[in-house]
Amino acid sequence: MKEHRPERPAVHARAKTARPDAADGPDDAGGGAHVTLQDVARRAEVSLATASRVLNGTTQVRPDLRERVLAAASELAYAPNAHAQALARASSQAIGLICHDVSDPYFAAIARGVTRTAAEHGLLVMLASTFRDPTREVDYVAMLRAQRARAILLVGSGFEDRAWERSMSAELDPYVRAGGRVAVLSRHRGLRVDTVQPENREGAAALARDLLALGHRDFAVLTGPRALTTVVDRLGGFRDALAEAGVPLPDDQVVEGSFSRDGGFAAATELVRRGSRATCVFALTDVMAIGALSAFRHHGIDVPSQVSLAGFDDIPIVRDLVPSLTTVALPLEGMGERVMSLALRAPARRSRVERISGEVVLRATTAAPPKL
Amino acid sequence: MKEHRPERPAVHARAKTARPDAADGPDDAGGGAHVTLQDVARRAEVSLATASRVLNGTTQVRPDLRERVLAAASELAYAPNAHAQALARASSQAIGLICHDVSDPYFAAIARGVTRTAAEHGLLVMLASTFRDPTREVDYVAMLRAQRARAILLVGSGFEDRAWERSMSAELDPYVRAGGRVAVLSRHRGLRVDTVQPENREGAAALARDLLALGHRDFAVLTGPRALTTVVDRLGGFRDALAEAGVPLPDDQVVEGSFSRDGGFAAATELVRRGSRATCVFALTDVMAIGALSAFRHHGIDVPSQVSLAGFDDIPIVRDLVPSLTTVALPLEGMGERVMSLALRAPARRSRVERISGEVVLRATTAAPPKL
DNA sequence: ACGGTAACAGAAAGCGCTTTCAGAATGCGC
DNA sequence: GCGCATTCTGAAAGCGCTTTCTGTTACCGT
Repeated sequence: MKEHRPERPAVHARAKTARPDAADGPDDAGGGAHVTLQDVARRAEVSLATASRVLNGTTQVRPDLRERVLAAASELAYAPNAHAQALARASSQAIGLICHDVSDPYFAAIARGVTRTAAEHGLLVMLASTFRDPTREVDYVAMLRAQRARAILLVGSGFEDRAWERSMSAELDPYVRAGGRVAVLSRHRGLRVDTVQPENREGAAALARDLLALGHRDFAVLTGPRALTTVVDRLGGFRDALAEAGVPLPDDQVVEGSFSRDGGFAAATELVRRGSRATCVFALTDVMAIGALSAFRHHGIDVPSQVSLAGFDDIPIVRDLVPSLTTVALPLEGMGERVMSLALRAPARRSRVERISGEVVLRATTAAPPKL
Repeated sequence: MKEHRPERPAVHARAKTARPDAADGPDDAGGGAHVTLQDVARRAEVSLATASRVLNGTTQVRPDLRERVLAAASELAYAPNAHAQALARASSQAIGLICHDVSDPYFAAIARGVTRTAAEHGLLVMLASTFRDPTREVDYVAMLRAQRARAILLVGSGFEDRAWERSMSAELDPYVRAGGRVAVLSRHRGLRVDTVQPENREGAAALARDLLALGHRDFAVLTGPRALTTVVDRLGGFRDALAEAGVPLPDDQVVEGSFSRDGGFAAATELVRRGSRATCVFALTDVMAIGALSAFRHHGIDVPSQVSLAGFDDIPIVRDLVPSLTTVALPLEGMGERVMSLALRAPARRSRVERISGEVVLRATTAAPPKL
């Protein structure tokens, strides 16, 4: 007992001419196949080549034929097969973006810059989150290579690990050799590719100096995994600046956690447990700082009157925290644009490095140390 | 002179030499081309078909040939051309995710669920941010259709707009007819597709009841664009629940802004400017609530002692705010998983709807209204 | 030892598109 | 009115892969 529709809903319809083509083809079972250029050409009664030319505007085509092709295409709701195009043209419309976790505000902001810029160039972004698993990162590069992505963007800290570098290079090198473009954000040892590099050392050092200027002499640091270049750089810059002022950073005041809100919470809690006498805590990322802030509150420790807290990155939310977070500001979205642009630019003989400087923003989580 | 291979030069060689091949291939000019299956087959001295079979494990292949193919592939750092595969197999490895803005924590959390689930199925996610431009949304569907994405996920509120529905359907219908899978998150009028639908009405109503129970009688709402189904539902649910209790929601207590932190800030500021005497403000999304919280603080209005504030969504950050935000919790990441899974499931005759209920979480931004 | 069958390798036909390469039609000058 | 340059159009050759289909080879029972 099916519906007995008297007048068919004129598929796409300009006219009742409906679809002489689709109709006469008994194989149009609505089951599966996509409309092909062949179908369009047939319906417009022109050759495949002509149809292609019209749709791509490659060459002038006689106006009436042109019209017919356009009409046919729209009536059939034709959508070109990007795979066939990519194959024939030997180039695709997509780029790949690999980051640790899109839902982390740091990467989210960068991804925004990347996708916006990509969209401006008519490119589609294939997004991959590694969830901080180095193996997955390599796997994704392989997948993106298979997809013949125009460019592969590696966003996020690299690993200080020879084995990782090797397997990564094993994927990246053939890709680059075949004409693929690669750009990374953050320092990656051993990868000879274009890089957008935040000045982590300098930023952390500048922060240290400002914190010293506030009068602090007892510091603690909440770090991420030591294998990350970002950790090495930020921690190193901070420590060196302290050392320059003759202020030590004892090892037991450096607590390692994961680069996450919970990691920050845990690390700060550990610090409290150890009975640290630090008057100022530097969390290597804002996300960790958020966790730390929560942990301190949890333990009834007031920020900044009892302890000062600083982060790094200036993710959007931190200015709205109470108290608002002191941090080193990085133009995250802009960095996303830069890395995308870098990848799109003509390949250079030598790999380029674009340095992005951070700016210390003193907000409400830092103050002079409490008087003894 | 077939099998006359006295002793092949150990193609397979474990040799120390880094790239015995790249060196000997005189055509390997580093210029451009990718290694093809043809190259692999040639090097392994087998047919194209055999090479394909080995690499796909389609059929048993004599062990020695198998070995040779594998060795050749790895030596040449072969990466299959996904476009060619997609063309030949008539199916691709990618799905498309369209949302308003990846960097919005709401979408970021959902995207996380989607990408994680997709990864489990070996799928790549093509991400598109529309930046809230309905036109772009349609364009992206067209692009993803061209990419022959296995599924297209529309995440985010639909528009209550006939014209939009029509052009969207014009893209979606042929896609579905050709076998594409579509799933949406949030209510989309006029789109006959599988849906994951948060119970916005019910959630907002439940929130209203809890707020009434706290003693509030004067409410204000910070909304997003009225054309969004989410706005219609949340506002409607809230207003209805209020009406049921005999409490009115005057039109001048409903301020429209954009669904963003700044939109919330502006709307709240406007509310203050109007001299609203509301004791409780409902921001339709947490992101807006964050802006509102900031605006209130900015105007020296204490939350919750002077005014209570509630949001919706329970994005991860809001529990860490001070005061922590009362909201209606939605399992965001889970919703991402669900919508991905839904799209992967076999197509149904009728479009399915999965309802996700929200749960009111009373935190620190709400309290009894101030005594007069 | 022989026919019959199973197991496997290779040739070739596409998948849907772009893009030479010729050929057909048009315009022009003389 | 004829020849030639000038547009355009259509046939066909790929792009790199999968997958019949066909052909070998090897192995089984008797």
